[in-house]
Amino acid sequence: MHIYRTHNCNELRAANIGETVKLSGWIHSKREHPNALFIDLRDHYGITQVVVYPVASFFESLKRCPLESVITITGEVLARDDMAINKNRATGEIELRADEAIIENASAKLPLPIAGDQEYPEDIRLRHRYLDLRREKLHNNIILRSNVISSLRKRMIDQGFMEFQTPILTASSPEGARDFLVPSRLNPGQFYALPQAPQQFKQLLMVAGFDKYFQIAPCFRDEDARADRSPGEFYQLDIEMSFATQEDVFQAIEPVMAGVFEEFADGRTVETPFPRIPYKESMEKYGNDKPDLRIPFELCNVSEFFTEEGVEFKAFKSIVESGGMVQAIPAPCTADKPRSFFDKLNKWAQKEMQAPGLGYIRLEDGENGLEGKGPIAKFFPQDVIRRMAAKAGLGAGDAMFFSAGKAGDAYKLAGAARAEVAKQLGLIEENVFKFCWIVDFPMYVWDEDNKKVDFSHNPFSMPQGGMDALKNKDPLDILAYQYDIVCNGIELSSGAIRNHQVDGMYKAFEIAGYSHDVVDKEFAGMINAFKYGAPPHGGIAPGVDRIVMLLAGAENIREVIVFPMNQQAQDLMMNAPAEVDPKQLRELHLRLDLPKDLK
RNA sequence: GCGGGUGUAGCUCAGUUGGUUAGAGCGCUGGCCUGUCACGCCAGAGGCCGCGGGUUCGAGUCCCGUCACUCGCGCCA
Repeated sequence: MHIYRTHNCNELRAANIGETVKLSGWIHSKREHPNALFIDLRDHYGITQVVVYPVASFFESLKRCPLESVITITGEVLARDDMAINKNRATGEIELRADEAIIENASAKLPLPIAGDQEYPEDIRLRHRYLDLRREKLHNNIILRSNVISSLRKRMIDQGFMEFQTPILTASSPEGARDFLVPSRLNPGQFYALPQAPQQFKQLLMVAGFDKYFQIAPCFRDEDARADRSPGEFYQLDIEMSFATQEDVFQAIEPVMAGVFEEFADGRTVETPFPRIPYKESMEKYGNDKPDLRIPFELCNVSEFFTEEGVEFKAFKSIVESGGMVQAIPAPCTADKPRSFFDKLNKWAQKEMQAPGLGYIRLEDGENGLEGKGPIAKFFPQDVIRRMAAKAGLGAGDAMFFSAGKAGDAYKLAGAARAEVAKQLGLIEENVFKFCWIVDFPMYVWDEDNKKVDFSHNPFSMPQGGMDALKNKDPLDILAYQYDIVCNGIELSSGAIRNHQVDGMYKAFEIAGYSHDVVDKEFAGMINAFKYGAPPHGGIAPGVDRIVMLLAGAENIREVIVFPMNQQAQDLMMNAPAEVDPKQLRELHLRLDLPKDLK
């Protein structure tokens, strides 16, 4: 007999009654009775009840053995009396009588309980991640993650994609997020950077003729955390394909995404095909480029009404007159909401969005038809309110909030307010995954801080109209073959058809202020490669952690990462980051120059 | 870097307008209970009320500062 087990803890059934078997696992719970001690023995697979009778020599030691100790039990599989069958458990028809017992490793006092689904402080959970991972919910999330990744791999391989590993120690890139740097011992004063994504490598694989590449790729960006953004590192399903148009990428990837979501939907629906929304339309209707299509209402531009004669709302009027805009955020069916509902949203805008506030008008049936009510309604002639409501598709019993400012600010507040209003009103559709493609991103944006034109997304993207557009159009009017996949308001991936011509690359970078020499230096690998026959190519990179997060229904990305860091990018379990031995610093030719308060 | 929230027993939480000895559940220890499976019953141990100042006759409670965790803003081609 194997020294640890003949079966796992989710294997024994009525058919095994009478067999002598061995199980190993953790003590999940204990119930002590005068005639018997019951132990729920748990492993990765499930739970089996062990019964220990007082005649056993080890009765006392098992009785005192703490929860979460690892034990090995040998004994006979017994049938349970009809009355004692536990129908909630796969192994509930039987139990294992302990004839021999070994305590493999007794547990110390637990910093957090394993059984049950109570919530616990995250720092304790992270410090003792190995314990938290024993708990059912997290354990299942991680199993789901593994299954999702297998499924993604299979779907890609079935389509003829090949998986390659790309370097982790690579060169810093001047674009994008802050890099993580690694000092070079052999090259004093020089640094590697961890890849923010294998962007250039995957394009070089296309130049190398591999045609279809994918990788479950680790990506490193030194940026601050969010609920849906793990600090430091995350994984992408990185994809690139040669001789592909934007449409080819969509045809290849949409079935992978829809398929994997359907596979693990567990009763939730996935709507296909994914609607395609131009970036500009998304900003206008949803206030951002990651719309949550589960929300059943859209924003409405009402700027035109604020300059009409008779409208006395000076603050917004002057904003519109100086080139700004006003977005209306519908709040349907709010007739029965108390004043506090509106106050609360106003406070939310001030606190969370650091906005001046969120004005609103309530719409009611009055003597002469639709009437506007609320603190700012008096600044508007009633016919303006009626026309404004009509444009926003609202009627009696509804309300509308207003977001005003420069286009960017107005959209931003309106988009966030749309989500907040929907949340407060319980109007977000449940049990559905609503995807969309966002297409036609602008190639460039105006960088107000540095007073220059900058890339809006990926500098390697192909501008729509190609070289002609780069040469002859206003850079801010050029669109790119650049696209995102969004699901339920979460940006899942972004991708693009790449600019594969050397001249086009130089020109595109020149517009963003990068000289020929700088491009040669910073993007040496790629620009050189493109001189030797680069195929047209494009790709995309869905975020694996976010896919799993959506499928797991997790509120927080750390719930789907095995060993995550906290918001301050610290690994509380491994104590990283940490100071290092001075000898290590000397080898790397580094000397510390810490801020005063840390010296 | 900035703003919000939280911090009371190993864990989850309650704690009134500032007023006796800071409570409950889970867990732990001991005892009881004829088969439990969220077992039940009795008893017990366990508290720098995050930390430091202040106001007050008196602070878990009010004020200031600080730390930790978290959510958001900035950041994220």
